[in-house]
Amino acid sequence: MKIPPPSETVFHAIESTIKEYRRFAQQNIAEVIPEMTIDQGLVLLFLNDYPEMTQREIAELVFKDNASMTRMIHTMVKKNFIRRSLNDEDRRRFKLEITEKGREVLEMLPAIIHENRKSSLKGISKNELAQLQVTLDKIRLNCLNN
Amino acid sequence: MKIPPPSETVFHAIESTIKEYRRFAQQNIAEVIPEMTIDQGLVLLFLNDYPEMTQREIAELVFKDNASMTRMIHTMVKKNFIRRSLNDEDRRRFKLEITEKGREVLEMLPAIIHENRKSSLKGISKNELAQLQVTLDKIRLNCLNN
DNA sequence: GCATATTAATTGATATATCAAATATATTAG
DNA sequence: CTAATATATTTGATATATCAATTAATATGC
Repeated sequence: MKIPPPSETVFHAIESTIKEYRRFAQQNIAEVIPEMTIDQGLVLLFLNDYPEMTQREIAELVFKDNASMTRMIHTMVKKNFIRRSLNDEDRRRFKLEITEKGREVLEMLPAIIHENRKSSLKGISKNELAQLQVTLDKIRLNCLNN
Repeated sequence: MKIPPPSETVFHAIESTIKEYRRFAQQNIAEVIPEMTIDQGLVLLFLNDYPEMTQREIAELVFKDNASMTRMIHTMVKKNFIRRSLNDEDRRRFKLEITEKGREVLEMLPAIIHENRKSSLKGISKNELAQLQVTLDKIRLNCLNN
């Protein structure tokens, strides 16, 4: 059985698109905030909007798994974007607080992210985007149910 | 400026779809060939079809960067799927040969990959897939040119 | 109330990604 | 030919992904 090269499959298209977007977005963020990654940026934004979230809930929102989130939080604490303290109501959880430095970053992030999204979607109609979501969802569900 | 949560963006849809597909495909491969990853499988298939390829060329085909490819080749050698030897025509390059064990794996791979692709694209028309490719390509190009 | 189950987070092992710098070899311009 | 340039691969540093096992705390069934 002959397999078409990945370059001809939708999977390759999906993967290369998201990689290119991540590279592009990362570069634009790094220009302004050198030591911040896209994923860390998203986590920061969410912590700001939902300060009470547990690591698990944030992980789910930004589509990471728990183990990855634990490690991301560690590096974000090490870089002094956030602070972690015990949560007395439920001692399995932690309180995650944004530091002063984290707040400064938060001032700049939304504009960059907005611009990234906007310029990478240039020339694509609302309809087309909606259709994209629909098709991707079909694929995702096919994979989930197997 | 308020940023929509990633769960509402196409980027999230793209990323979660490819992640779900990878998880699904990996699981199906691991059932038959426990110590093989999807990416290693693709590399093996390509080496088989194009035995003369350099690491760089294979990297490009499977959409990896050189550094990642170097490391993938190392682990594939360690797992005894391929063998590496010097290339006398150009001593910067290496010759990559598939081992007996690699050949056995190659017997099984195409059927699994084919089935993975087929079942994850169930219920999606040719037209829809083509449209998906077109839209993704627009996004990818937007990112590339910035 | 205690045994059992569930939940939150962590850890270890392994694989991969990305950037930048380094190494080794080959090619080319003058 | 030789100096400069280009190419193939590697390496180091850092970040992330995934699975499985573990720890610690809380919730629940009986």
